[in-house]
Amino acid sequence: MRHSSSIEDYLEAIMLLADGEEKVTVTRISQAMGVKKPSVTSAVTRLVENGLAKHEKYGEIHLTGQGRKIARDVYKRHQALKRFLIDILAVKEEVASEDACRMEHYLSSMSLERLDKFIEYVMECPQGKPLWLQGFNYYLVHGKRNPEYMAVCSPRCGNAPGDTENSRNKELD
Amino acid sequence: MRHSSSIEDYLEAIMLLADGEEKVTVTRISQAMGVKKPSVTSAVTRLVENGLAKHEKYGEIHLTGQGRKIARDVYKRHQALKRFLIDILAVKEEVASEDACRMEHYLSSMSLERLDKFIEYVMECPQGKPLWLQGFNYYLVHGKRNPEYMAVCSPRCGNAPGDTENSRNKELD
DNA sequence: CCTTTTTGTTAGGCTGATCTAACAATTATG
DNA sequence: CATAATTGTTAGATCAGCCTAACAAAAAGG
Repeated sequence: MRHSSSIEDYLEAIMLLADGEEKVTVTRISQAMGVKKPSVTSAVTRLVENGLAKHEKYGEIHLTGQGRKIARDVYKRHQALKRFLIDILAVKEEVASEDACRMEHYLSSMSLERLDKFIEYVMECPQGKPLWLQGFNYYLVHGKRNPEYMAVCSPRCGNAPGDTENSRNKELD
Repeated sequence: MRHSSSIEDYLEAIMLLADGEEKVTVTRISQAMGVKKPSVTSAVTRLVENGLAKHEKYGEIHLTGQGRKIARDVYKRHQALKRFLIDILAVKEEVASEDACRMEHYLSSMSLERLDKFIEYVMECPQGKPLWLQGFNYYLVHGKRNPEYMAVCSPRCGNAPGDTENSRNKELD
């Protein structure tokens, strides 16, 4: 079952507050999310109805296992999107965070998986920051390719080891 | 001013129908979007109220200049996201399209610009499909890096021409 | 041209998500 | 501990966006 982006936002905010060793209260959620307190009360009621949180009147709010799982998933998507925007597209952090906040609700698990692997592939390159990514930065700044990077783009004219004509993506779907 | 994702969806659908030389009617929009006709009538009313479309009773629906502009922007975001997912992350088309449909409403203009440039940089590499991307495909399939691709990852250990310690992203923000 | 079919609109209901205003419970403090 | 301040809830409104049912207008076809 899929939950609304609003619900996901509340779950995420509650998880982050709880992880920060904070007592999770209506007021704190309200401040963290920039909504009024009655909105929080009613949202929390919705969470409870959906089995995603526990809340006794005037007491603290806690996520259930299910709620926590969803919150973690949302947060994973948030982080993946944000890292991609910042580390690869060189979008400035503030904008990246806002975009991630909005898009985090809509990335499928398949795309998330691929995005995670892509970031890992790029950023954990055992030989440092990939040259092609530096080349992309150059391209962003100067509006054209730097021939010195291009030399490395595809030395064998696109034929890579073991990559025959149509091997691309064949085993992926 | 920002419009809701629902409004953007209607604009996009109307534009695509119109581009397809079709008469844009309530019924066609309804079919194209998978919503009932009264929903379309009321959505179109909202479009008209916002100056995004024209519609005389029982007649055809046309976008205004403003409406068309927004529709085009949405569609650009859609295409950029979809191309990225398919061509770079190797997500299968069906999933990519769905993801793009949902995320297209939430990508900032800054991120779109960067994403477009990134795709251009990668896909229009003058020497063919970049080796590193082929390496990523290998990584997806086999779960590990192919040493033959790695040799090309960053030959000079991360020091690229003219790339001194902190030049990264400096001129970008 | 009259009737049937298709198309479009109106009316009215529901849900999620927000808000303000007013009130109730809890906590802090002199 | 009594009162003030803070915190939380309730009540009630609004809005977008969808739906179904019923009706009205337009188009098609004998």
